[in-house]
Amino acid sequence: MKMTNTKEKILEVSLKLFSEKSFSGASIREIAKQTGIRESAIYNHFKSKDEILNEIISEFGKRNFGSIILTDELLNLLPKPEKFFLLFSNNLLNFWNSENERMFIKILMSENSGKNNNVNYTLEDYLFDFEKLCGFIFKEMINYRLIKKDRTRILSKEFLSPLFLTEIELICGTKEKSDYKFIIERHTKFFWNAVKV
Amino acid sequence: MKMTNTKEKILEVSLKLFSEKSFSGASIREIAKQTGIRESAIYNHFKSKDEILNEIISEFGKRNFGSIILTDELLNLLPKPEKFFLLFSNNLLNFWNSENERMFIKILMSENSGKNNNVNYTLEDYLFDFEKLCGFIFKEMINYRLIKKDRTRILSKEFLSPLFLTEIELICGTKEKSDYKFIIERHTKFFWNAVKV
DNA sequence: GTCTATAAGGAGATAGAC
DNA sequence: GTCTATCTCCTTATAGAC
Repeated sequence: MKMTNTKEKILEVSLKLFSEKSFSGASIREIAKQTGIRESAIYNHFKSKDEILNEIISEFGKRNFGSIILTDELLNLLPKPEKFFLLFSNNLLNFWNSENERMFIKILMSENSGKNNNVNYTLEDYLFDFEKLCGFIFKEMINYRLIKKDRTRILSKEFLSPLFLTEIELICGTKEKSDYKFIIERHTKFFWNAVKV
Repeated sequence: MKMTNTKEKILEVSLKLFSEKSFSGASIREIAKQTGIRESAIYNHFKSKDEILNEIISEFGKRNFGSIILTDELLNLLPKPEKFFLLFSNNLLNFWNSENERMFIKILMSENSGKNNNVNYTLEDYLFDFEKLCGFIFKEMINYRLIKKDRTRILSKEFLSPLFLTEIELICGTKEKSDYKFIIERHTKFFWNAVKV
């Protein structure tokens, strides 16, 4: 399975370099170098540089992260929404802020022109995947009269946006993630006050 | 003043190309072509390609958009927060979604590595500028007992995040801006219910 | 499946005439 | 301040030996 390993290594290195330098800023030469092979060997695994990017994006795009974020511990808290929101927020930010996910988000942010691009999974799609996850949760909570009735799409947006923007600030800024626990707590409290019955 | 005109044209074309193709994806060659001069002539106005980017970012970064967004019409609504929030949201999204601003936001999104980069104004700084604007508003509203007392930083985040993320979705997605009026209305309502005394 | 060698062209930047 | 001409290096990608 030597081929598979090499291919995986190429994808891994490309993810890193594309996220650091953007797609056009990273070169096949450097990808090959850091993979430990020659440039020409890359073309045994991928037709072109574009194909590497497409494979990264479509691979990440078709994951199911629901099971990673909706842990058993979290789902057990469903009857206690305030606690649920706090752990949910933490799970989300820990997920987004993991090394691989940060790199993927960076790539989605820099390859941001879903129009000019032949990429078929954009940051909008990524956000929508999380909205669906939230939608499912809020629907349950509304059914059980745990929170006020409202459109799940709006609730998802209100809940997710401040969290995801916090992650974007972590990614884009120069500051350290000093007070992101604090932000999560305050956001959770604000949101809970807005939706509690 | 021919030089000034040419320099402005170079900046204008670069803004467009950097936002479309990212910094490394756009070439001096193409910038020159679309400006209507030769590549070498660019170097009469800028030392390097990096300098063009830096000038774009620092020029946009030091604007004061407060006066554009906080119109008289809007400030007159200060005593009526619900109406204020609605028009404020509209002003913000109209501003972000204007052609030049979209291009600038795209550039901030793709040149997202405030660490590796010699750029001194990041997306985080940009967002922080709007948080300051909001902070000023919310402080006034709290003083006049128009909304519940809370940290202005939290209020700003809660108010701005869903709006800015809507703009990001407009920029990154392939969908049309079909229902962004609707989103603004629902967000304003949600926020107002959360902060009203 | 990886290598060496090379093609073919694009990149940023400079020199010097006008 | 813009031009032509050119430098030097880097880019993606391919051909063919092993």
